[in-house]
Formats: sequence, structure tokens, C-alpha cells
Amino acid sequence: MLGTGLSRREREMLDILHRLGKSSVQDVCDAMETAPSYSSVRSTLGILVEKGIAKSEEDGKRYLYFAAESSQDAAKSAVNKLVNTFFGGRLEGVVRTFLSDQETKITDEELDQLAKLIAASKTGEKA
Amino acid sequence: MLGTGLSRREREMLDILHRLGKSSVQDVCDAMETAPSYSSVRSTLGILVEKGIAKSEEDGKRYLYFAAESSQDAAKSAVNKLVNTFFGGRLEGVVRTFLSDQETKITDEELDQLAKLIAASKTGEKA
DNA sequence: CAACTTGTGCTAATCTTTTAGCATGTTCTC
DNA sequence: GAGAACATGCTAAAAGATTAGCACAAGTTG
Repeated sequence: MLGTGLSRREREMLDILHRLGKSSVQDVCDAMETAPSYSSVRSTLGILVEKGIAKSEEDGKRYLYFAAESSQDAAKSAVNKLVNTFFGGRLEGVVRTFLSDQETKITDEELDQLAKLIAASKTGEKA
Repeated sequence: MLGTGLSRREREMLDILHRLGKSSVQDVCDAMETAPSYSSVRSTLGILVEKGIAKSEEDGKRYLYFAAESSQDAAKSAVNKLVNTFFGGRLEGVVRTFLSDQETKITDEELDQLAKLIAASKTGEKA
């Protein structure tokens, strides 16, 4: 490893842990499109734990794995990185991109909630 | 390489290309917090080009590098991935996360634009 | 013009990651 | 209780990424 970067498989598995929450090795295998052997997944998860990036806890006879960093914190960094990499730091680009791609998948309720959130942010309230 | 995944440095450099647009080797070096040697950057960029992920063009005596995939397309996948990994597919989470972290960095104008964008999407117009 | 800078092409060593194997233990089922 | 299913610990080879070095070319400058 170097710096803060994760390797390809490490990143892949960590993302899965974020998405799924506490997961068994098998869960992680199942979540991978082209999973290597159970053995390999196990050892990469082990490496994540060694590095402190993931944690494990016993669940009966087996282990469950989960991301060490809170999902909130990880999400925050991920959002910032995305916004800066592709949208010059402006949130609007993200929203525009999502809406133009997913217009059919977002409901009017969701849009209303979004509008509220933005309105609230404007007046300085917490949403 | 395997599948669609990039290695750590490859990812790092590709992100830089997305952020900066056409860049010289030196530009990429400068954009890295802990850059390896010029030589190393050069060779990793070369690998990206070999893989077809980046392209290069001559600029006088030197080369400029840039991401092969359009920024729009790459942004679209990145947004989708983020939304799915951390927010269960819901855009609102992204917006909430950004606003709660960056409340001071977004202007009222930007919020207005955002509101417009959302209103437009609701009525089915293009924004 | 000599020295310096900045770039390239090519090469190769080192380090990291990725993968899978084997031995073993537990539980469940028949 | 024999066998299958599923888990672990430990090990190690193979594949891949990362890094840097050297030789060389062209432009700049003192």
C-alpha cells in the first residue's frame, strides 16, 4: 500500500461493505460481479482489517466484516471527491447529471423533498 | 489489470486528467500530493494510454494526455456509483451530505439554480 | 559553445496485490 | 457416525503495479 490509496480489490470490497453493511465473506463474494475464490476474498478482507480500514466481529462460528469508517464520513469524502473531480466543486453538476440520466427513476415526492432540503439550506436552517 | 478496475496510481492519474483536462506529464506530477518520479508518472500515463483509458496527442515536442471517455460519461458513472454505494440510489442523500458539509461554500444563487433545476425536472422539462 | 532544462524511448528491478491451496474444525443431515 | 457444507488459519506462488535509471534529442541561456 501507499498513502491512503486502496488497491483495486480492496476498493471494490470496501465499497461493497459500505453498500451492504455487515457482511460475511460469502456475502462479499456474492456481491462481486467477477469474484475470485472464496479464499482470495477472505484474504483481501483480512488485509483491509489489518490496515484498519475494515473491522470484523464474530458471529457465531464465522466473521462479519464492515467498514471501519462511518458510512457518513466515507460518504462525505466520496461526495467531495466526486464534486471536485468532475464538477469543479459545484453540486449542481451532480444533480443535473443524475436527473438527466435517471429522470424516470426519481419520483415527484423525492423531488419535493429535495426542493425542501434546498429551501431549508437557503434560509440557513438545518434540514 | 482485471475487468474495469484501475490500479491506485492509474485511478489517481485518471482523476487528475478528468479534473484538469489535457495535461502534460509535468502537470500531472504537480497535481499529485505525493508524486513519484517524473519517469514513473510518465510510464503510468503510458499504461493508461495503452489500455485505451487515456489518450495522448503531440503538442510541439511533448505530449498532452487526457481521458479517453468523455467527462460527461465518466461523470455519469461516477455519480451512479456514488449514489448506489452510499445512498441506496437516492439523490437526496448526496445533496444532504454536501449541504451539511459545505453549507458555507454554496451561494444562494447556486441554491436557486438548483431549485430551478429540480422544479424543471418535476414538470418533465429539460433543465 | 557549454551547461542546463525539459522532454522522450526503452529497460528492468522491486514491491504489492491477487490468487489459490491445503489442513483443519464445526455443524447439519441422512 | 459418515459425508457434505461452510467456515477458519496459514502458506506461498504468480501476476501486476510502481518505481526509477540510462541514453539521447532539442531548445534556452549565460
